[in-house]
Amino acid sequence: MLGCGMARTDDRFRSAYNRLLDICGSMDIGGQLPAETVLADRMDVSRTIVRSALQKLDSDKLIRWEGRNKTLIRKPEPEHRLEVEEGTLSTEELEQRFFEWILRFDVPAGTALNVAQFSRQFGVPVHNLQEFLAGLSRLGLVERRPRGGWFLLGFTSEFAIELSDFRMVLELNAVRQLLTLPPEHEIWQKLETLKQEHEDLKAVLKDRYHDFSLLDEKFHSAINSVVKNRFVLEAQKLIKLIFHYHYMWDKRDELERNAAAIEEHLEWINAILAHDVEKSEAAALKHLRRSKVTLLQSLRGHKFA
Amino acid sequence: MLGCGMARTDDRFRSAYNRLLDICGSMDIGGQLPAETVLADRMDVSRTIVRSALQKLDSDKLIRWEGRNKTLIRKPEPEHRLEVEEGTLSTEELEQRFFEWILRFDVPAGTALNVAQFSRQFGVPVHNLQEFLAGLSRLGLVERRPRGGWFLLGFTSEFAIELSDFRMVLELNAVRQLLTLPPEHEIWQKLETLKQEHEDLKAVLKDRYHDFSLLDEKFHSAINSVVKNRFVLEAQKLIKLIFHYHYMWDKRDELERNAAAIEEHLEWINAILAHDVEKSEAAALKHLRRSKVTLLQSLRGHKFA
DNA sequence: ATTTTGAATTTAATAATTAAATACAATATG
DNA sequence: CATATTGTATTTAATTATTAAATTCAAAAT
Repeated sequence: MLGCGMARTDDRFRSAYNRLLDICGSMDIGGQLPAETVLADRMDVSRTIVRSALQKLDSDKLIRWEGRNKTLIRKPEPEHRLEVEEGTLSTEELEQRFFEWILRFDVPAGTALNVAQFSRQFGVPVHNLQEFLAGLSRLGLVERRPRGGWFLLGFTSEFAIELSDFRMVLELNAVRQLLTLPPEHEIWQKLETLKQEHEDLKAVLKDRYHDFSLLDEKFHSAINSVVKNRFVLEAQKLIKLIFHYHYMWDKRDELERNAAAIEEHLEWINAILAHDVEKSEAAALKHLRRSKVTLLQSLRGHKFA
Repeated sequence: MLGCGMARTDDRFRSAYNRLLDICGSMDIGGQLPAETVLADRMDVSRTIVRSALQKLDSDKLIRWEGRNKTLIRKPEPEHRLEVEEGTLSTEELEQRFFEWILRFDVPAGTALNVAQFSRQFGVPVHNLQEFLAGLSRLGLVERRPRGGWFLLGFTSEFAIELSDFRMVLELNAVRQLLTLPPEHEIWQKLETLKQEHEDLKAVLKDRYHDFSLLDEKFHSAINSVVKNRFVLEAQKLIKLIFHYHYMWDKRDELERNAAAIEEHLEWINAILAHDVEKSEAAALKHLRRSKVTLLQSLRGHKFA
């Protein structure tokens, strides 16, 4: 253990060792530690780790370990604790950092992605990045080059158009399903609340137009929540991501855009609450079409900024 | 080069070397090989590889290499050629093998997937498998375990139901789009041909009912082909895969099932050709709903076989 | 008979290594 | 001298080797 080039972090060992110190701390000198299996169970690690930790406790003269006797001979002090590395970025965080990078620097489609550089920049093992990019390739955002490496595909106008069209298909389907739901379904109450929230924000929009982004997400999530389907959900995660990030970086005409969107949302909500299928679909289409145009404009804006 | 533990195959070098032998073969003794850059360009490899290959030609006494003089001193013989390893499985082949394995052995949801074992079984580097599984995780078919490893999620009844529902959303959308297309669009001719093919097969179904599988795929592909959208296409790839494999392994009542399907297809095609929106959607729904039931039955059949 | 331990094996993550690509300076050629 | 070509060094990416950790199984102790 602790060779010069450690092929794998011993993080799990270190945190287990510290937890074992805690256990020792709550015991009296001369007391016996429980069996290896019991410790392994209690700390949710393998016996291998328990045994390594016990070995270290023994060689550090905190316990005397002979066969199945593990006698505490000294109370652990704070300096006995091992430093535990802070965890690496989660997939969600990595996703955030990646999209932020793309949009902040207007990375154009076709750009080669340097895994080693990302690894340094984000402090993420190359391995995790490969995995992350492989996932994105299924979504058509990146592609593998014939001989190693990756390159960015997405964020062209075509991508935005197709994503928006896909969004339309999914949300119109959600609207159709929604309108067949019985009056006792929670969605109706949700929509009443959302209507009120839209009207409240509309009244103070000039001062608080930044707040619309959150409300927008809440509204679309509510509409989509009636469809219980893992494929739809997965697709919506991507849609939310792209639209969210683009709005975050495109601040032109934000007040006007949000004012128009609120009106469209209200028209849509009212049509649904009136159980008017035709009007609901029309209102949905109107809003989604304008959303598509906005996304396209934000892309062009970025490109020629 | 050629150390005992080669960290990477020198496949590229070997095939480049062989191509260089071909070039030498078409030259006369005493002739000069072109510049390194020219060779690199012509063989589509880096100069590094060209230089390694030249070095080997020199040490094998086929050329004399001094500075920029590369003189052919002996014609290459067949025994000079290097053996080139056959390439590894492509992503598509890997996908096929993976799904075949799942369905052939009825691998239940929740099963832990052993990357090392797949690597041996399929003859694919672990690396590629990780990448492949990372892609599937975006589709919700597998999931990463908290501490390393993967496990299978899909192929439960819920999965089949949600996939079928998703399919309905996409194909109904395709039908709606199809019906707005102008008469000169190629789809109308395609549908006429498909109608004839269905009727031809129907006439000889008792003897050739196995052929329906192909026709089924052709028909659904045609319908979906009118939607030009990368997200829809990606989703359809998965749908096709799952339905295809299930039909391949479920042979019960194949004749009856296919007979019914042909009738449903014909009803659907006729409704579309008559430009009847209502009837087209109804026929599509009827067929897709029965397809869903069949998929669910085939799952149960597998489970209790 | 059951629990616990010791040792060996297997699995999975990652550091080290190698093939290949690229960049750049040095040299030769017209 | 300008251009083309080569030699060397660096960077990148794929794969092996190594290590941490989990698991397995038989032996020993209670």
